Amino acid sequence: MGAERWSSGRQVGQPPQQSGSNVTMEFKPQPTVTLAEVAEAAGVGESTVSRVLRNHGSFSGKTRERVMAAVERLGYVPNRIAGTLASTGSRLVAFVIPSLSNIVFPDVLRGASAVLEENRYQAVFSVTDYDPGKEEALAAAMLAWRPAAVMLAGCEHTEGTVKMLRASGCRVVELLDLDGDALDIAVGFSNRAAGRGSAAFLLKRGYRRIGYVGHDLNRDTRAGKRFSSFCETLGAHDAPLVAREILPGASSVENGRLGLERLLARTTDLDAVYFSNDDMALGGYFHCLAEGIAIPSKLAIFGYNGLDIGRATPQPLSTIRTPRVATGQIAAQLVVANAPPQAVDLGFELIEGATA
Amino acid sequence: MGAERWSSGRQVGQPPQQSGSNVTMEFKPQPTVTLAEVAEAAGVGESTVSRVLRNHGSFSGKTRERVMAAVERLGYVPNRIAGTLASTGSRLVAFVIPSLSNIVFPDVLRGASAVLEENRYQAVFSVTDYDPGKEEALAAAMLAWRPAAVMLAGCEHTEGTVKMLRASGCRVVELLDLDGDALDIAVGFSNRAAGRGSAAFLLKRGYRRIGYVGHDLNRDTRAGKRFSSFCETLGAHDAPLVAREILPGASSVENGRLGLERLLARTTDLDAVYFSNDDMALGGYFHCLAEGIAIPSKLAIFGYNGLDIGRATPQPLSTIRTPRVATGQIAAQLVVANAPPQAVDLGFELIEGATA
DNA sequence: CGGCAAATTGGTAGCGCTGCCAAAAAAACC
DNA sequence: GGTTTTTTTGGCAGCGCTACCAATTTGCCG
Repeated sequence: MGAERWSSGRQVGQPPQQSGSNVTMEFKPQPTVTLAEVAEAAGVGESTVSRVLRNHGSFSGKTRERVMAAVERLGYVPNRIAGTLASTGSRLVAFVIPSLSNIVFPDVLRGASAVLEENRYQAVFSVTDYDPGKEEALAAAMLAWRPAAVMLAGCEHTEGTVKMLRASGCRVVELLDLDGDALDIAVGFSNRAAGRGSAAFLLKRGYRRIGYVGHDLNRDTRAGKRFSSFCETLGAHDAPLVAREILPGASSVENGRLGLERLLARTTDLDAVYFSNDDMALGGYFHCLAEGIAIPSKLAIFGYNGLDIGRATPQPLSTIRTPRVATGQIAAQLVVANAPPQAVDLGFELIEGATA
Repeated sequence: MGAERWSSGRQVGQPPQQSGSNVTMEFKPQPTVTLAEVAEAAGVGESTVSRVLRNHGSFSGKTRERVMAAVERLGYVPNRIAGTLASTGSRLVAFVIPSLSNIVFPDVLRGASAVLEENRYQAVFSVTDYDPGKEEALAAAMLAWRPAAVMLAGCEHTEGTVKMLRASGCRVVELLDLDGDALDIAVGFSNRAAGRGSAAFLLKRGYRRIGYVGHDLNRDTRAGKRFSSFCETLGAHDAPLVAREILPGASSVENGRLGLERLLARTTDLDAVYFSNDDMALGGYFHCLAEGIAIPSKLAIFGYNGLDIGRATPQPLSTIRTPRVATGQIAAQLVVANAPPQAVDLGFELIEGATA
């Protein structure tokens, strides 16, 4: 396996002139058209233009046409910055998420953004890298935009973050974790229940010597909750966890593969392994395929998340499917509707699959 | 394979009172602290507070302390809406992307957001679903926020979109496609070169009866460019494409599997298949594993994107690795630096792998 | 056609902040 | 000590829009 680098021939950092035939020189800040100019052009008052554009209040059909014609003619684009400042309440929704590599969060954003766009809200986001301190700083930065709502992952936050959010007066939505007290709205499911359910399933299937392969749990508290509940359930059924392998860094296929390899190297008689995530589990699955370890007869594999790819492998992955897109959708709907504080449990689904 | 639904026991849509012990009633719009109040509290003028907070202009150390103390005491959070309106140029960067399911875009966002956050810019996004009309509408909505830059995928846009962007006076960055004229800045690589490179590689390896499995190309114009250049190159070497299977809908593992199954059902003697994407290719790979089709001796598989998972499969996937995160990073850096118009070619890397 | 209610419209005061300018204070100099 | 510089400060006019209110027009009825 080798690698070869290609580039289409154009240079990096070439001078502007070479970059295409129709480069416009956009260094002069173009004179932006304002609402006042539209009003003047249409021969009506400013407030009339504002009313027509927002379709709010009353105006005659004739006026409407005149205004729209002027808007068209001048290429007017309303300035929402000014609009938001003048009115009360922005139509911004701020997402402060731990990561974009973990498919969970793009999925949540996807669900949310569809709903938000329909309702003419704007999504703003920033990425914390699972760092609570960074979460606090980024949340503060987001609040400066006076969003209608702030959406965060989980319900563990620094004191400062909580205080700030409480004081902000904007809606707060905590996503994907119901195991804790919610500040305002919470949408998701119980990670503890997911951990318990996974353990119960493996036990029901008759596995007794169970191991675990996971990624850095200090940062991903939700994975930590699943793991600890998983272990408790095993313990309660006299089949305590036999071994574990925790890898530094993020959840990934490569880490799953490596983790299982290491775990098996030092533990001989495991009959099942629980992974912190589906990508880790897939790594484990590939390891078994490559090493000729029969699944599930010789070793069972169980994941978490219910990625699509796990359904297309030769043996479908046994896992728990989480309602990621729905979490985003519901969260957005509640915000748009300005719903009262509440916790919404969307549950999860255990996929039996064929690997456990 | 079965499924079972779980929920942790809490109800959906339960009344607010039950949703936690420390629910705050946030229906009274809290009186927000303003800069004027901070000034009053600190016993200085408004502009002094503004200067201290932005660390801009000059002020004495003593004043600085007084202001910061007042800020702390009142819990002041600056209002960027007002700040942006008053000053020139926002620190917003707008992303108008086709999808969040296709990992490409979260990767680009990831690269960009890291750079933007360092420079105190805010990322705003919306999702077009590969619909040019929606792109136009969403781009218009974004321009209303007067962003410092708009980032779009590819260089094919409606006339209206182009006109609007040109007139907006804000920076425009076109991502992931260099095969066309750029409006302003373009960052990415040549999809045509990628298609050609893939074909050349397969030909060099000695494959002559080559097929294609792809997703809906009308929507994903970049995949379409790769495909047409791929075909041209094959044709130029007297080994024209033998068969193709195009599946409606998005690129996915399941579609890849299904597509290869169908292709093989009606074409007997293929020796290699090019897939529109790595996830499609992985689907094909899994199909072969499940059906006992030897790879690459009986059938070679070649993908596109260089997903991490393709490196952890029993046989690493032969594919082209694209600089997705770097595209986002560079794009953001150019915007932050207010660089002149240019096209930046980041190239791509051909991963030989073991499936072709 | 007068008279009153309803539908339209325009004027204007902010929204909270920044940028400019001039005033005041401090520092430097002869 | 009296200037001249330099640094630090406050005042205030907008940024572009919306919300409120008052003025105007229109519609409708007897």
